[in-house]
Amino acid sequence: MNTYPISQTEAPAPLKPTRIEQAWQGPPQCRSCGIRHLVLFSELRREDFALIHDPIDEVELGAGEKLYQADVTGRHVYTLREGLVKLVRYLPDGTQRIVRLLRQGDVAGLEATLGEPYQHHAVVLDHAVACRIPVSTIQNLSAHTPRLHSQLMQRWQRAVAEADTWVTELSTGPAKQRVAHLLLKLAEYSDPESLFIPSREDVGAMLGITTETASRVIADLRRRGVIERAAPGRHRVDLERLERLANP
Amino acid sequence: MNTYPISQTEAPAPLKPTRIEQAWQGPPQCRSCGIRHLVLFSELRREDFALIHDPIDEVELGAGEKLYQADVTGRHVYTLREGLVKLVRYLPDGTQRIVRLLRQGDVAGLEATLGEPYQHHAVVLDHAVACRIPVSTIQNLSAHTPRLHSQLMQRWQRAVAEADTWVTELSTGPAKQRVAHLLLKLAEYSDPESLFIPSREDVGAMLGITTETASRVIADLRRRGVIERAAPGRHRVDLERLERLANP
DNA sequence: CGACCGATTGAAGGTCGTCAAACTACGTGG
DNA sequence: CCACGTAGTTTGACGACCTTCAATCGGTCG
Repeated sequence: MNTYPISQTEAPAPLKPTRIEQAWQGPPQCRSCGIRHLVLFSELRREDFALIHDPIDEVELGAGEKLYQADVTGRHVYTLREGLVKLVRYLPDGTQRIVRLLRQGDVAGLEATLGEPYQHHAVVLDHAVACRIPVSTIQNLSAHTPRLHSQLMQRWQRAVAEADTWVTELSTGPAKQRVAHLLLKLAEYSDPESLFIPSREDVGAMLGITTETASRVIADLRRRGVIERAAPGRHRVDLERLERLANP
Repeated sequence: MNTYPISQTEAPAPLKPTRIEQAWQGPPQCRSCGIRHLVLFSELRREDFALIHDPIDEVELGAGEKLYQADVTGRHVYTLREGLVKLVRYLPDGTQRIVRLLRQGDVAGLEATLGEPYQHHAVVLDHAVACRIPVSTIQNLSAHTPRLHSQLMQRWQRAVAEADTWVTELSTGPAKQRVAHLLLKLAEYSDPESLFIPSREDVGAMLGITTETASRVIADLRRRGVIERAAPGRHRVDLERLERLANP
């Protein structure tokens, strides 16, 4: 059973394991962001950045650490620069269900901009780097420039679309198909030659199956040569065969 | 197998079975809407309504009829005034999966405001009445008044939240629990004394189980007295016992 | 080296899907 | 008015799949 330490309500300002702390602060760095085309601020113009007053920090987290915690009203939104983050909900019986994954360019905790409490626990799966943007900054920009609106809407739309495929592809059909779909999705997220496959427990929580079933299916895929170990925690996958398994 | 007639790309302007056609047209009617507090325009002020130029029509649909169809780029958003609508996706094998339900006050087809094609088929389950709002109206209002923004964001957030509970409650655990959760959700939507329970096929498509399993579980609930027929298509449900079944 | 954690595997039982048949409700047409 | 047809629901039988409980294996870290 997963028992990630629930310590703070939200990722603290000086984040415990933050290796790069406040490497960025404010406008100028955002404009030269390496993944600008992917992030929330992609459409902003030079003059818009002058509206950013509160600090935007970069935080770096290892596997198992939290970006934020469910049910607390946070004041930050997170843009993922690298890594993989799971959004988790706990069921009344104490088990967890993973509701979505976030990857590079995705935004976590958008609900904070509406004053809503976070709807999930955001836990790092694979080593992650994120920008922590104050909600005040979003609201400030949103009030003074229309260019953020469409980006925000598109983020919401993307979240809904992801949630929908989670239902149709990862929560439907027999376990083998679900695993195949999941691996294909993970392959989109990263390199199919060096794929990160989460723990069997997490795989189970994503697919609504038990850890053992997840293990059995994955072990079977390895025996059949559909996936093979490349490095510790990294795998090579045969996309074509996975496609056939996913959509028979 | 469901084979709803796929005729048009979007609900046609003079909708085939529209009983009340253009009962409303434009600003004045919206302001006196009976469910104003629930709808997208709830925050608008007197002067904002002057910005509505294109007609807002009221459409009335019977069970099985479509609001719109997936994969087409439509020019309308729909606000549900009455009834129940399912959002459907077809799987590669031809079966369908119901991804969400919409009820009074919910908005369907929001993705159209972003120029995106509709992501689902929106099919009426229970007799429905909806307002068809042109995307141009939304964009017009959105460009000239900030009061629509927060409403739009909240709609998106609500859609994500619904999608997430769909995963955690309706796509997780054994069939009995899923059915119990679904009935509780339907009871929120309408009156627990006179509950509409969709066809077994639809129940199956919502829960990711077969029609037969859905039938067996529901028939069993009736035998045990947890639900009972009140009128044709209407049922009374024992909420407390359902709660216990849903969260054992 | 030994403890520990995650992954794997086994065995048994329960749940669910599949295929098929019977039953019910309802509307149609004789 | 009743016979009949149709579509949806229910039920049965059987097998496949999945969960549960438990044991084993493999690697990592003190």
